[in-house]
Amino acid sequence: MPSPESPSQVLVADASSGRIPVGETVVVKGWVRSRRESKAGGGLCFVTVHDGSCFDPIQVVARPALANFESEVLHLTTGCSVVVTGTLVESRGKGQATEIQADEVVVVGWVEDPETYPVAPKQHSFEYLREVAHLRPRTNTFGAVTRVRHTLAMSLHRFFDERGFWWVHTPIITANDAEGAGAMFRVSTLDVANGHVDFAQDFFGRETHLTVSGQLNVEAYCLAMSRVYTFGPTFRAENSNTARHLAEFWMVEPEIAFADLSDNADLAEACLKYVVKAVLEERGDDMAFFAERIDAGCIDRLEGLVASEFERMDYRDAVAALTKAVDDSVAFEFPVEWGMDLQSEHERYLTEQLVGRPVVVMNYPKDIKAFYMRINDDGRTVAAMDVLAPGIGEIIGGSQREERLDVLDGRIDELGLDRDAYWWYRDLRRYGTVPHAGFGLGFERTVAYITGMANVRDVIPFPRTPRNADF
RNA sequence: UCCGGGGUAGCUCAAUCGGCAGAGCACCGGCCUGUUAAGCCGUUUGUUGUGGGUUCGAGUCCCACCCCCGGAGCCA
Repeated sequence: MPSPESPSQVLVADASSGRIPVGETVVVKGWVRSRRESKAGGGLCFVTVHDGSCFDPIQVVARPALANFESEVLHLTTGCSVVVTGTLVESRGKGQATEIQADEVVVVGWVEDPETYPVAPKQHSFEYLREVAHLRPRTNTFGAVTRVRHTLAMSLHRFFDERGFWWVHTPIITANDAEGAGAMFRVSTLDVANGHVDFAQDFFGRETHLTVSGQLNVEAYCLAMSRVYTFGPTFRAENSNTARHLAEFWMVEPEIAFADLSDNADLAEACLKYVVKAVLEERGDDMAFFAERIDAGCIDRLEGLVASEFERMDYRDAVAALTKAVDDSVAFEFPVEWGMDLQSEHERYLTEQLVGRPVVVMNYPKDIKAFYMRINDDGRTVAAMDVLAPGIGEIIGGSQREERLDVLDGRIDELGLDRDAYWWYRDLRRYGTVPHAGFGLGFERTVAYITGMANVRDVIPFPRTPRNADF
């Protein structure tokens, strides 16, 4: 697509996709991925250039007639930035349909010391690449992850937009002091060097933290706008060191009015299927790479998810199935009994062994769930649900919310929470309350699930984890 | 935080019983070739995570600490 700055500039994606006709003069701007030489036909040099627009780089063919062939082109190394002007032609070699016969190669930026350039054209471990997070987007894998992540985000917005949802920007800084979703990061402008802290003197005149969920706030908008969702960063100060946890991550939280748990599960299933389908359709080149190099079964798994019905399973039945598994001598580390929370091993068994596709487990014991979840008629379970996916475990957690003020107050008291702290949340039950429900979808977990990447630290640009906030 | 594994060249790793610290890749040079994870030959590359201890001698054994990875917990 021509830009005003440079009339013939094209993206690599356009040049290699057939959108630009062969014979056109084009300008490509990007970074060198590799260079190869051949002495054939008087000598020539193949330079592959990527600009992030698609998975495959484009091959530039440079000939000795170029003014800077000896002095510069032959010295290009991985990572150099270049502007190439030339003719788009059908490739004479295998491996690509089209390539650029270069009329001019301008080197914009050299790699200062090729020997120590951190991203060599070879396989690196993901652990190592985390140490060079500013350069890892130049690799195949992280370019692909970045594009899939983008497509997933865009398709989520599209899914909700098409269904009449409003995107609500809930606050990052919160004074909700007991959201019940884990340890929080404090936000303060006070100098705490002397130990004693008087929050009345702090910036907001009270103790504040980074949000652990936009749910409570978005409920207020739900009870006015009917269908709403949040999509933004979330912060947890837990000392979690796993492939599934980040201190800063992104979460999608839809909330629907006049809806129950079943509506909620329907929404979750439709949402996951929609976005997975979108990635399969729009990022075929990147998904082919993930299937080839990262996770051979990822495309089959996704196509299966789109085609199949999610299994709905009551918590009671999940426990029964697990008990039966124990009887059939499946070995679990943790005992199975009604009232327990499902352990990772139990979730994996249900979704991977028993069912082989995503499972929605519903109606958990109230004692292991949050205060805002709606008490069922049996008085001992709540209308909560978890969506479990093979390979990643819990990918969605949600519930119908308690809309009855007296019942909500009872739960707040029962758990030793302070009613006054939830004054505005309780107001929503005093003024035109309605049944409503919602869920949280972990964005990074979803990207990991789709791509087959094993660690959420490798599907977010600059991961924040305990002892790591570099970059 | 708990359990387990690990930290050696720019990267990926090896190093026997405690006995001269090595290979592949990358980089650089040469040869070959419409090449494409190219191939062949050659050069260069070290505070063995940090601090202490044992020993004639420590990458290797002992102690402490730091960091990383995997699993668990917490959860999305």
